Amino acid sequence: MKISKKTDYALRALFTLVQQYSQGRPISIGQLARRNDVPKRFLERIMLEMKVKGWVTSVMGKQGGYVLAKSPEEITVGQVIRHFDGVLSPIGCVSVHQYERCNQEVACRFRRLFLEVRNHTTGLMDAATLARVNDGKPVQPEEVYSMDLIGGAGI
Amino acid sequence: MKISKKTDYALRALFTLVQQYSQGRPISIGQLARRNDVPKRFLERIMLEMKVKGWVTSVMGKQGGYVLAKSPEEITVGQVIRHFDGVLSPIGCVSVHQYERCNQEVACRFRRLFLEVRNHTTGLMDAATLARVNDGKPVQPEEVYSMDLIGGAGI
DNA sequence: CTATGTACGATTCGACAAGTCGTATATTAA
DNA sequence: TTAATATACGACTTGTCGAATCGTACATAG
Ligand code: SF4
Ligand code: SF4
Repeated sequence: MKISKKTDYALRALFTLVQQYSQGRPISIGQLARRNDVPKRFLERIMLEMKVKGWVTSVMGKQGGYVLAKSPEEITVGQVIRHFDGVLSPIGCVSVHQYERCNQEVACRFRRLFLEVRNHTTGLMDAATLARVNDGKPVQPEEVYSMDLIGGAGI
Repeated sequence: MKISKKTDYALRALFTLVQQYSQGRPISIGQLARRNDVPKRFLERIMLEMKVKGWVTSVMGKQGGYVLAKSPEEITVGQVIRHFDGVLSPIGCVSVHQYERCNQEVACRFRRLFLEVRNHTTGLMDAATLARVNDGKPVQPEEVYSMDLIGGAGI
């Protein structure tokens, strides 16, 4: 499951809105774009999609902008990824929403591996509400490399 | 991390070779293609890449074909995916082999989520030798849906 | 010496990610 | 009232990549 820029940008904007949530004042597209390093016109598209989804609302006119439409506990990262990137499964034969049949299924040995990945990933993503994730700490540089010294393989 | 057809085809062929490994006789491209439902000319390309990688060897001439070049314990699914699809990370900022810097890293809240996915995925994939995976059972139809009844979200 | 195989560069074809543009419309401060 | 500041939204561009196909050269067992 590859995360597209679009999804990444959407999440950046959402978390900015979460952090502004208590304050109640809307943030303009311009501000969102600048603070998160996203092309403004592109972000416009993205916010529009999220508005249709009911995650944000917009306030028009001067002093207008965007506000989170739901409480941060009600939106999960999984929902966002699923909307923009379509699917969390690494391959069609273990997907529910976009299942693709494969005639090798009955004999396939490695399908189980993908199923395990999918189960773990969805578990994590669907438990990740904006509220919970926002309370976590940013990743420290060393953490990125931690696994690789063990496996020797990397990434 | 999306699994491409190419990777999937490569794995199908490899596991066929694993199952033939004890026998020592080569299998022709034609047979591999038919048994695994892969376009023949396309598989040709793929086998060639795997030969360069040292995973398989080819025997030319009549009665020729392909044989596994290493023992099934020495090849992991992780290696195969990494070769054909480049990367196991869901996003560049948590990748080691193809790290892409992002200027939001120091403040980013959801990066940790992707790091966790990456860690679990690589752990699984790098522990999955062809031998070990080949000894597992195929997935039963119900298993695909198991998670979704809990999370309510699917995939 | 030919049937049956692999070797390999070149090429096609379509889909999709990422981003841009132009213009219409809404709201409010001055 | 109107200028300034917003969002709304369809159309368009551009590049990359997955997936696959072709043509032809070469190897060797029988
Ligand atoms: S070969 Fe196995 S993993 Fe690949 S699509 Fe078919 S069932 Fe799924
Ligand atoms: S915004 Fe966060 S998750 Fe996205 S690329 Fe930057 S650091 Fe990684």
